[in-house]
Amino acid sequence: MKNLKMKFARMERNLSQIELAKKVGVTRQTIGMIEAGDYNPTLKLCIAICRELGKTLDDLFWEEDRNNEEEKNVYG
Amino acid sequence: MKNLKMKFARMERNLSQIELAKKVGVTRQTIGMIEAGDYNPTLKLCIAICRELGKTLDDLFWEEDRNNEEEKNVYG
DNA sequence: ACGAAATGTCAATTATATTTTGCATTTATA
DNA sequence: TATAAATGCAAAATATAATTGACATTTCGT
Repeated sequence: MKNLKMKFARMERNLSQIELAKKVGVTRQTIGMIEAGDYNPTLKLCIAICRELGKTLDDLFWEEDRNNEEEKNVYG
Repeated sequence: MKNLKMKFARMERNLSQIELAKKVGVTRQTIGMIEAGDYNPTLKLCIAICRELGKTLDDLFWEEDRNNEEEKNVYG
């Protein structure tokens, strides 16, 4: 599902996908795909994004209730 | 650096690396390397481990103070 | 001390995250 | 309305997470 929490945190800081991507050392496509969901970033990229946006992992990447999830994969 | 928080959380649940690996759908080597540090798991694997151990991402994978970190990489 | 289970580690392979390039679409602003 | 910036999307290539198999070492109960 879409990661709106990350998208909103980025917009709060007035950063474009391109700017955030540059700050954390990836391409804008990677940022776009994470916000669009259906993507599985690495832990260290998640941490880099959190630190850039002033949030924690739980703030941006943790979902308390997984019953309504839309996607399933090997780790789901 | 070593992820002792994850190791202790696993031991609290009386799970071997082999048992935890089977529960989250990876091999024991993957679990071992995450606990040993110098490794960069995917977000969904981290989430699967958290749910199996009754912890959150911040509990197991977030470090408040990054000044004393030992390792550096592209995302550091 | 002994044996079994658990863990550490390494090389080679496979699966997949991320990049690169390119173009289409949307959004904001003059 | 027009123009540029921002975003969505997709195929092919590259980087790296994860597997597999094998053996060494540690840990722990008997």
